[in-house]
Amino acid sequence: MIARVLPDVAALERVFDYLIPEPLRDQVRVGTIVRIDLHGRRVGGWVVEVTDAPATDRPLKPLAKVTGWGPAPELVELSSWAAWRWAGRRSAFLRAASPQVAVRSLPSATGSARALSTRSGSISAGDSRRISTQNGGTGVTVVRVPPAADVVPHVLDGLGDADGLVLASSVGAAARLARRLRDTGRRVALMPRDWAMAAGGGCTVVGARAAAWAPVPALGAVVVVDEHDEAYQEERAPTWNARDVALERARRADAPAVLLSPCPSLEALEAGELVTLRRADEREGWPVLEIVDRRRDDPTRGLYSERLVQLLRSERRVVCVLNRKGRARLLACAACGELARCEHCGAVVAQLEATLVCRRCEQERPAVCAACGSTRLKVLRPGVTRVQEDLDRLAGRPVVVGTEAALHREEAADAVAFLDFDQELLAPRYRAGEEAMALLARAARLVGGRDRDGRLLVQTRVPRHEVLDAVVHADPGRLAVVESARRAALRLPPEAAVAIVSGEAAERFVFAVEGVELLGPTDGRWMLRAPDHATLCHALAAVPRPPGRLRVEVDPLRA
DNA sequence: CGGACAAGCTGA
DNA sequence: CAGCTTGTCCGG
Repeated sequence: MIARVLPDVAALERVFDYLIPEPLRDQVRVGTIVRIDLHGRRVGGWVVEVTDAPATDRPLKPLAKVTGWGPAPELVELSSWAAWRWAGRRSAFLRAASPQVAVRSLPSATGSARALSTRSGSISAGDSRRISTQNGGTGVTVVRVPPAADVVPHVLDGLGDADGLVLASSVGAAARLARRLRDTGRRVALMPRDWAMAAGGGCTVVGARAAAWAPVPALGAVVVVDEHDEAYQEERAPTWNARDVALERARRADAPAVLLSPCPSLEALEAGELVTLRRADEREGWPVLEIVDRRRDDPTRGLYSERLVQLLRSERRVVCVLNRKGRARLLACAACGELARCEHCGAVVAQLEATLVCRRCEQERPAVCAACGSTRLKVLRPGVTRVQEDLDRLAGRPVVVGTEAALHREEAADAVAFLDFDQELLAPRYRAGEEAMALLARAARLVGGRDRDGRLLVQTRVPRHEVLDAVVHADPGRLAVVESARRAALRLPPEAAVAIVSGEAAERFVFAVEGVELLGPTDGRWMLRAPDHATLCHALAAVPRPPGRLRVEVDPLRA
């Protein structure tokens, strides 16, 4: 018998045949992780096929060693699909589907999740208004769960009695969710720690992005919590998305998939049938949004509206958010009025700590006016550090001020105030609206819903923006309608499938791709656009990789 | 990727 | 021409 092995060697997308030594025969199957002698060195790899017909006439070497269990055959197959879908290497996906340490044996499943599961936490059928008729069958359901509502009943509902895969948007969220699910009596494997347990079967498998590749022997359900979260997308190429991998797994296993989100992505709405809660229930799950219209405010008040200061002086625990790091993003000399710019390249400099740092070339210099030598610089655009000092003074007590990372760091608050929300609403990124919505949902989770008197405050000059309108009405559908039409008009995802190609070999590569639209280059990046993923991915796959650095981002978060 | 080997460059 | 760098090829 012969093992066809894909080596775990970057830039080597070929399989090689090896003899399976007799004593190893019962340990080697599709997915098994092995070590092989290749071209004078010993490397790891995956068995991707077991055959008796070698693909070469040359004498075969034997496998050097069996390392242990690897991805199940269906995940080996899925890795080929993912390599096509995100124009990447199979090994990148097989690595994600492999245990972090060698697994020599699998624990036997001590009863299935089914036997141990209880349905006590499940929501009753009447709680949600099903727009579609599907229930428990196969297919994709998108459930819009408001931010302050508990997702666990919806997760249990999505899992039913099956062994399922549950994805959460961060490692911490996955660990918390695993604990909650264990409390309901289910047997739960938390990835990546419990890889072997998951592979043994009979449990619910929970994890973050990489867990989309977790072993689930009898996959009966897939649930993705906070499906809109950009953390599900791998930033490095191949830029695969865990939600999309999970959906494809569900489709192949003929298992139902449930996507949960307070603000479903347009991609999710396209993939499945939307289910919403009763209007009153969804409304309860969003906090009150207070819009501070700054269009007529005195510009000298800067970021500090009367209403903000009033809120900070109240007894409420307020978290202020400003996505500008450091002390100042723009400064001018207090003596001569000259803008603080880089002596090297002329771009504006920011003040992160003591020194001035160029935002383009990262050159550093002391905080002194280059024109007149004055050390007095005034802040035209403050960053969080400076705002913190100002607000402490205005509030007469310490105030929590941070970038959006503060929303992940803080446990709870009575109110979240976005000091300059226009920066989010009007960001020059095609997903800015959805990202701003996700930010408000995140903040909403911190402060709770109307029942807890949670409050969001945004300072803006676009008070009628559809994102704000959607949150005011606790109806994310209002944004989806507008956003969907805009994407269609601009032919951006999910209306079209696009890929961004960059790197020294980009030009050679994009001109070899046929049958798709080519735009650019902008800043050395090209955009390839096609009506759908099938067209785009087939076109990309038809072109051999030229030598040199090449980065292909399919479904870029920033186009 | 990284080892093997060939071709090119340098200095005595 | 030894000793080194750089480039190209290829793996079972």
